[in-house]
Amino acid sequence: MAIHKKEAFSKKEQDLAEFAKALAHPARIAILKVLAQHNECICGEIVDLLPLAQSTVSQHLKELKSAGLINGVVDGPRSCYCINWKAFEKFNAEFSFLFNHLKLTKMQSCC
Amino acid sequence: MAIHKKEAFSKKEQDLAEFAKALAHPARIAILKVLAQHNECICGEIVDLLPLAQSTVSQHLKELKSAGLINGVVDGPRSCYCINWKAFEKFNAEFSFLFNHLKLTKMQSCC
DNA sequence: TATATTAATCGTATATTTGCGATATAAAAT
DNA sequence: ATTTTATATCGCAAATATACGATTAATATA
Repeated sequence: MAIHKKEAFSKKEQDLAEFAKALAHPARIAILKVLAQHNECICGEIVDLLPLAQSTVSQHLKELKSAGLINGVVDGPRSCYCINWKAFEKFNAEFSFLFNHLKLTKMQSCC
Repeated sequence: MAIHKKEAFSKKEQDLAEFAKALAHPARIAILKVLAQHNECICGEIVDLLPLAQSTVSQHLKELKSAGLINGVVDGPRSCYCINWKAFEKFNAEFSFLFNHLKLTKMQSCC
């Protein structure tokens, strides 16, 4: 019954959905903003800026990382994160492509 | 304990996350594709094109609609759906804005 | 009016996500 | 060597999401 059927869709659809899922939480959007503003890589500073516990932030960072949107390197006793621009750009392009593809088909809508 | 803290973030962050969440499933990406290809509005035709039960598709349509990405009107005994281009465009712009805002801050990354 | 047809909703089972405290790990400082 | 500092991971509780069959609702059509 409740088997998830993601495998039944195309790779592109799955990839796009996974990318969207990584962005599908305000905390993760906020983390990306922080990483961009402080253009040097940031670690637990994020914890101070977000209204979440350290373990929760760490978990969100892990999700962003496993989705490929950020990179993280160990820097002594701390971890340094930054945005993976290439992946971000790639997904942005893919998203724009989908959007434009849809858009060019027809602007007319019946409802 | 497990109270979701979405309210603790800004409206823009919440809106973007909600938009992303609507796209965060391959079935919903696929539905948008179908709605774009058949530029006339489509109802249960989607069910025939997706590997999902009618009730499941209906649920995904409801989510896309409540996120504002599609419109739906009752047309006799059937429902006609189409993409809400305005909302889509607005979210695309907001997403691009975030992306560009981030991008312009600095291309350099330390990791 | 009875009966298809179409789609939404309900109920339910299961899976996943979110969040936090507690604990573990690992490097730096004392 | 011990302690501090910074971060990841574990374990758990609660909330959400996913999926489907069954039912309901609403409109056509016979």
